Amino acid sequence: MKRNTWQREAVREALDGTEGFISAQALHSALHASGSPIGLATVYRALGDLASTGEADSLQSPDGEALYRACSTTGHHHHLICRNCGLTVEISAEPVEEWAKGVAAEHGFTQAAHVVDVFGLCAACTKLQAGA
Amino acid sequence: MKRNTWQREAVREALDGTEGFISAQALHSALHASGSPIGLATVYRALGDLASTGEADSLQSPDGEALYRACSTTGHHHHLICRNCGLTVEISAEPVEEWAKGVAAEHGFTQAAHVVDVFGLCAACTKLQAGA
DNA sequence: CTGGTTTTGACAATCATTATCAATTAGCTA
DNA sequence: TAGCTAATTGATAATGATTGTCAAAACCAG
Repeated sequence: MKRNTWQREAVREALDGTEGFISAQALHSALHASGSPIGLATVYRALGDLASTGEADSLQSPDGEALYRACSTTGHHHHLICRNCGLTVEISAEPVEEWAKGVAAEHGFTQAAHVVDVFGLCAACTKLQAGA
Repeated sequence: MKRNTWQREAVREALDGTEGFISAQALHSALHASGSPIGLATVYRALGDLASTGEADSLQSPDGEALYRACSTTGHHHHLICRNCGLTVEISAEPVEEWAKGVAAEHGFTQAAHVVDVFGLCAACTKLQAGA
């Protein structure tokens, strides 16, 4: 059976109150800083649960950390990243979601996850490079 | 000054000869398996260099490993990868190509490249897991 | 060939994450 | 409300990928 613990609630609320993505470590630090004695392992478990039930999204930062964010109703999206200055723009990718699901099913794959990121030069860096 | 060493060449060739993405660890194993006494740290350094000079692309797998692939301008396609047995299926992604181009343009990005790969469990592994 | 640097590679260190496992606790039931 | 039972917690150890260290080896110019 699945139980409701204050720890899980704390993690959920901390996520809700966070703008954008946050790492498990950072979330744990934030909780500690605000006086919660919650354990690190528990934060990881709670985040994992939230992610697996679809209440949170997760992605991998370029440094290899797992980042999480509260899942708004429309949730899942991807990123457009400037390869020069690192600027990141969030983009929705509904056509891709469906495509990924369809392709996976077509080949008998289940539990499909996908990695979709677009790299390019942002407007500012394009200008800079044109000048240089 | 930048020197040419057989180790760096070995890494570059191993990458070129690899279909799709491969982890640094796997590449090192492959090199060892084919008789090369190259060190692990050197493989990491070489991959990092290749990635920073644009000769290779890198991405984070869902498991948090860094994956690399030779940056081939020819024969663009994507992959459907079984996260259990490693089976890889090549897939075409025309809808995604257009989508990526459109999204990049929409945000003022130029020189858009994209990383699109789908991870899942292939039919065989799905069966195995269901049984276990 | 020789000198001055860069690069290598074995190994230690680091960092995020996961597993372990005894102690605690939520939620049901009477 | 008290008690029972299984899920959950959390301190810590373990894991696994990646990076730092530094003496020895290799590269390249002269």
